[in-house]
Order: sequence, then structure tokens, then C-alpha cells
Amino acid sequence: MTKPKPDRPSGVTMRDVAARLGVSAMTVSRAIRGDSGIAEPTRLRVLAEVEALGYRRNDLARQFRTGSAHELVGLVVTNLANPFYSQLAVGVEEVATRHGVGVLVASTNGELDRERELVMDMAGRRIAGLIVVPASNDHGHLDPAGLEGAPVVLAATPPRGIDVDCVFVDDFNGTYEACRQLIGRGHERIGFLGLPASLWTGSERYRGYAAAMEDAGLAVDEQYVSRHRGDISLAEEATRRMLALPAPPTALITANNRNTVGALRILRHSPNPVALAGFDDIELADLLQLPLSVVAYDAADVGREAARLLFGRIEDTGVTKVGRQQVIIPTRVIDYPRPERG
Amino acid sequence: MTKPKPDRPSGVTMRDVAARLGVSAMTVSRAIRGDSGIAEPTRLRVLAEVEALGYRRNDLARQFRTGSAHELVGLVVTNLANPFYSQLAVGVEEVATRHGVGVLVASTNGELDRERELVMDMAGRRIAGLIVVPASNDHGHLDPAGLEGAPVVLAATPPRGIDVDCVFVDDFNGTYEACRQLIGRGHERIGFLGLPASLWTGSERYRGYAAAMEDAGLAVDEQYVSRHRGDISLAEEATRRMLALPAPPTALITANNRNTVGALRILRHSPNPVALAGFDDIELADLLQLPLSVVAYDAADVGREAARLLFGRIEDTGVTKVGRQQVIIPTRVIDYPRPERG
DNA sequence: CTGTTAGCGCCTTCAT
DNA sequence: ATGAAGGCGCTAACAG
Repeated sequence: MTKPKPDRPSGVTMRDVAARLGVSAMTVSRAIRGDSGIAEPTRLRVLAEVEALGYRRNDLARQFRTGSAHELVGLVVTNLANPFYSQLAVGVEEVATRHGVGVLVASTNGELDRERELVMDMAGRRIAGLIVVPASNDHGHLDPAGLEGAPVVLAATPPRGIDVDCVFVDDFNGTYEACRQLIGRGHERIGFLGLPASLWTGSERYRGYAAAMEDAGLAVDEQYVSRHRGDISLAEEATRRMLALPAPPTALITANNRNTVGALRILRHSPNPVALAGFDDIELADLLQLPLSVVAYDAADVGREAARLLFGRIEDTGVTKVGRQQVIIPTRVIDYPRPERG
Repeated sequence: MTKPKPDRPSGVTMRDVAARLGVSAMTVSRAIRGDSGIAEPTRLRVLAEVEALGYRRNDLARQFRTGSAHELVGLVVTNLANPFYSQLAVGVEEVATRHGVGVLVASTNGELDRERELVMDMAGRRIAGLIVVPASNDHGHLDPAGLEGAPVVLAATPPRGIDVDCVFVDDFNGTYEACRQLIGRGHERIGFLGLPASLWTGSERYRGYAAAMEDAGLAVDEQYVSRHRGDISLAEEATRRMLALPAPPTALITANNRNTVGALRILRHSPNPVALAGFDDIELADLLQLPLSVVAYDAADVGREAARLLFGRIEDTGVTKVGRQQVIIPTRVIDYPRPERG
């Protein structure tokens, strides 16, 4: 007849509060929830006792009883240390906080298996919903149908093969404009340091680059194109290789902030100047002594919009059932001209 | 007699799986938990059915039954968008993942009230433990005693008035060394752009600066000291003010990355060069054309160590009860010399 | 307005 | 090796 022994004593419960007041647990419950059907004096007496005893409602029990963890959403990104994702996370958090909901954050390190594990785990926790920046173009495991029905919103990438809302950046046009600007400045041999074609951002940003080249009557030369994962060291290597070509590019487009940083490190020591346009803004870009322009956008907004869509689904009581939604975050090219010497 | 109606259907339960197999729910439970007392063929039959039905254990129910959310720790920082905190978060996540535990992340924006709300909320969720980067020197609400006994570890700041483990950076020595280096290079009028004295980092880093000055026989002149919150704009303003002094400083120490960025923005346009040494490393510092040194340390390590301490407490079954632990993360000064022109 | 009843899904305990 | 009973803390539904 010994009670199950939780590792930590479970503490004061509603019944304890109720007992000390000679009322029922329901009365305490009502007072705490702010339920209307309770006399004001009773409510105050209960709240006072709650305070006195240091009682705190067990949300675990409540959420369990209610049927789902309405107060928790999941956020799965590739790497929280990348400023893009940490800003995105801030945006998500901002909106979630407004809804009184917590954010369970996890990084996949770009590994699909890890992503699978994480979303499964979150579904097991009965989170209210899930925002995912997919690590690949394989989205089968992100279908709400397999995740206890938890709504899913993809960020930075539109869904493939599943029917969920998404928010992504205007990758194509952003890159197109950046490239067009370089062309407008007289560049003809423009290199591209990109992400794998298997990633949405990889293919879209490449498309933008290629389209701008083509529209200007310039050929895309494969030796000026490198498509690798977004590591600084890989970007450095690719930049080095391109600079060593017989006719090196006079300008580079980098497909994300990691590539931009890698390219900058190498270009810094290049004897002849190479113009650089990179996707993603970079802090302190204004202080670098290099001709640089960036495709900027509000990363926090990606998170905010994703969260907005997600809460739309979570709170959708099944009546409206709008179709798949898609939000595209605009970009703008920012020019950080090389300052005058002195 | 209608069942309570959860907003989302709660889905397949253990009983459903059991029913289809003609066994009891306990058998399913045992199979899923990998409990030993179960026949191998039974186990396999159960797991197959689980797979077939797409059943996923309801962790909410399990954690509730078990008494606490063993699989969730909280992380409260001031602002996740600051690279220091996002790296710290990555470190925490890394260790938590190894323990099969999720991380609930939230930002306080430096507001004490928000911090209070957040830790209360997390305690209500019966999280297994809590890592906090305090927004102020008021730590009363971070006492585990008031948080359902959840262990707490402070990061970046040692506790005041409560008895919990902590991890912080060697703020004093880091700043001391950076300042000594500037002095060694002949600087005598060295300014300090810092954080409020009410913050641990604010006072310690100032102490390091002041001690280095004093040890070198240099006076600390109040007009060369500004102690404000760590905003870029405030740092810019303070830098501008100091440069406008009749005898402006020839070097500056900045107490965190936000101050460093602010100072850099202004120094960039200063006619006479001002040396800068800043606490916190900065990405691309190597590419700035300014004489800069930084006090660097591994921010992810702060998170890792904090998580390590936390899990030590969580898994401490009450037998060992070691005293308060304290980990100090070492710093090193990195020099980014102004490169040669060309 | 307040109390009683019952049960969410799972796991501990004890019985078989 | 498996099953039956019971309850974690809370709240929906109904009763008074």
C-alpha cells in the first residue's frame, strides 16, 4: 500500500489547500483558473491560502487532464548558433510568449535522422505544434498525421510531399537582385558559392543567380560555381580555388552567411579586389573594408510569421480549415560600399 | 456520462494496442519501456502492433504519473539573439541531448519581472531543473525552495543570497589582462565602456579594469568611465562623448560584445586611432581594419558546464549532497592586429 | 455557488 | 511472464 514514490516529493496539491480551508478541491481549482462561478470572498480566501502554502498548480497534471500540452510548441532548427536561427527563434519565442506558450528548442545539426528523432520526441510530449527548419528535402516524417496531429509549420523551406503551412525568404529574387547589381557594375565573371541543390535555399538561390546571369546574356560557367554545405572552411576552400583559376571571377555571390564569412576571409588577402554579394546580412559588415553587399531580410520575422501561422492552426477549432498557407519574407539588397581610405 | 472531450483526439493509447493483441496494457507498457520481465516473442508482437497502429506513448501521462517532467530542463537567458547566449544555449542543448532531455528556452530581455514569471511558469511545468542567466543581482526567486525543489544553476553570474551551483567567466582576470596589454603598449588614458554595477559582469569587469590601472600606477578618471546597459546605441553615445573630451582616451575597454560593436562603429570614423579591447570575441574581428583585441572564452562551454552541474543535481538521488559548486571558465586575450595596408 | 464523481494514460505494486 | 487494481493531480460534467 505504499504510494508510488516520485523522485522528488510532489509537494502541495490542490487537495491540501482545500483541506486547510474546509472546501473541496474543485473550489480551489475554480479560484486558480479564474473560473466565473465562484463567490468573490471564497476566491480571495483560496488565493490567500495558496499564497500562504506556496502552492503552485501542477501544469503537468493539468495538461494531461486537458488532453494535450497546449502550452508548449517545438522549434527544430539546424543549428541555434547560426545567427539566422537564433534570430528566428527569438521571433518564435516572441509570438509564443504572447500566447502564453513555451518553446522547446532543439538543433539537428543538419542531420535528417536527428530531425526525425526530435520531431518524434516532441510529438510524444504532445506539444501543441511544431515549427521546423528542415535539414533536407525529405519531409515525410513532418506530416502532422504521423505526429499525433500536431500542426506543423516549415520555416525557410516550403514543404515537399506534405500539406503544411510554411514561411520562407524570397530566395530567388534576393539572389537575382544581388547578382543583377554586380552585373550592373560591370562584372561578367561572377562566381557562386552555394548550398547543396538538395536544399531549397541551395537551389532557389542558385536559380536566382543563374537567371540574372542569363537575363544579362552571361553564361554560367561551372568552374565558377561551387555547391557545398554551408561551412566556413568549405567556403574558404572554394574561394581559394576560384581565385586560382586562370581567369578568376571578379565578383562572388555567396548563398548564406557561412559562405560569406568564408569568402571574406580569403578575399581579404586577395591582391586584386573581388566584389562580394552575400545572402544574409552580417553584423559589422559596415565596418569591413571590403566592397560588400548583402541580401538582407528580417530573420526574426521568419520566426514570427511561422509562429503566427502555427497558432492559427492550433487555435483553429476545426471550423475554418483554410487551405495551405504560405508566407514569403521579402529581401532587400544592402550595399556596404568600400569606404574612402583614411 | 460523456467522456471529457480533449480539443484534439488523444489518439491511440496503450489499451488500444493491448486490446488488439488480446493482452493487458501492462504488457504493452513493459514492452515499450524495455522492461526485463517480458517474453521476447511477446515483446516483438507488441512492438510490431505499436508500429502498425502508429502508437506513440503519451509522455505527458508518463511524466505526470512519474511525478515530474524528468525530460525537460529550462533555460532562461536575457536575449537569445545575443551570440553569447545562443552559443550558451547550444552548449546546454548538447549536454541535455546526451541525457535524453529537452530544453525549454526563454528570454527575459533583461527584465526581472519577466524572469520571475518565467521561472514560476517552468516550476509549474515541473521541469527537472533550471539554468538561468540572471537579469539582475536579485536572485531570491531563483531559490529551488520556491520552485518545487527543481535544482537551479546560474550561468554568467554567481548566486547572491541563495545556495545554488554556478558557472561564470573569469571576468576579473580577463579584463585585467586586456587592460594590462593596453597599458603595456603605452596607453595611459584608457576608457571603460561597461555594464551597470548592479550586474556581476558589470562590476567584475570594471574591477579588472580598475585593478590593472591601479597596478600600473594609473588613475581611473571618472570621465573615462561609462556604465550603461549593454546596448549598441548607448555604447555609441558614450564613445562619442569620450572622444569629444579635451584629452580623449587613446584606448578603450568595452565590457561586452554589444559595447564593442557600438564603440567600433564610432571609432571607425575617428581621425586619430583609438585602440580597443573588448570582452567577448566577435566574428570577423580578424577582418576589421582596426587595432582590436578581445577577451575570448568558450561560450558554449559555459552552457555545457552549467548543464553538467545541473544534471549532477538532478541525478543526485539525495545521497551525496555535495556543497555548492562553482565553475570558472577561463579567458584568453586574442589580438587582432591592424593589418598592413595593401 | 459549491461539492461529488469519475477518469485522462500511464506505471508501481502485488497477485497469479 | 502476465494481469488486475489503483492512483498520480487535476478538471469536465453533473448534482445539489
